[in-house]
Amino acid sequence: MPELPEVETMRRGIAHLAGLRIEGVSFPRHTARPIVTQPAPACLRRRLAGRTIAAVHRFGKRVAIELDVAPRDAGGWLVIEPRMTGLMLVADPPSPAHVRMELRLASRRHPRLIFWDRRGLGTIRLLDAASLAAACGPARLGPDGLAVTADQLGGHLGRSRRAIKVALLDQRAVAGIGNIYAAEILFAAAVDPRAPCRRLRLGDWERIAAATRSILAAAVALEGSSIGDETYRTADNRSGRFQLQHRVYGRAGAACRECGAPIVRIVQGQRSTFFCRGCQWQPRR
DNA sequence: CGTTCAACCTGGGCGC
DNA sequence: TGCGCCCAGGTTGAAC
Repeated sequence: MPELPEVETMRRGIAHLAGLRIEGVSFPRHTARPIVTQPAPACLRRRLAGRTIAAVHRFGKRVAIELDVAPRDAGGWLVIEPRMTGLMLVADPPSPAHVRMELRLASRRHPRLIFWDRRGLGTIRLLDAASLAAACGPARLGPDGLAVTADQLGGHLGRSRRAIKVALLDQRAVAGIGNIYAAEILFAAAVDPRAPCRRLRLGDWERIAAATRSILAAAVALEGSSIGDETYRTADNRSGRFQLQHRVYGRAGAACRECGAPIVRIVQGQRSTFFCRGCQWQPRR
């Protein structure tokens, strides 16, 4: 679920909590295996209680809550990675059973912040500045998708033999693109997802970079994509609306809105790729 | 260097 | 109704 637009919407939906003090922390649900936290929940609870939210940031597909200065460096960054089904919520969760962490806040209007995760693949980590730099710095995350340039994309991927669709999911090349937006970006750029990166020319990279910025920005403006029933929700429990703009993702067999040809689904890197054979082209050699 | 596979989890949808 | 499969927005590490 959460790719850059959804995580950015989460960030915006909880940014107003800056300035509030964390009064208590609970980890209510333990199923077969609890989600990954670092450090362990009991220790995390001690280190978070009493601290104040300074600001809320986003690094790629991660939400990073900056805390006030730690008394004895307890780590100043609470980094949450929603993975497939994680949500940051100030509203009631879709189901109480999958609340993984609840921060109780010193505010009557905003009494809590919840991390909810049905599948439980998400992670919660409290990091110091050095660990944050290692986890979210340029070695791990490339330029943000909202601002990536053709030079950056082509420079990083231009000599790769990988298919462009697979390469766009590489977070070191560009941060924030996931399976939905990779498909939508390549449709907007009119590039065949199977095209090897090394075959792409400058004009292709320019269209891909421009489509990356514009598709992600449009999706942020519509608060992300909500597909199916129990799926992505904003922090105050509303649906995103960008799914109404999808041109290829999830539309296998349906007619392309541009040319009428059927959208096809293939598998690349063990994940579904959707594209239109009529509108998306391999570069000519 | 690149690809493939399994693993981590829960739940919806489908065919039989 | 139930069972067994396939599918799902992500990431990581091992094996080849």
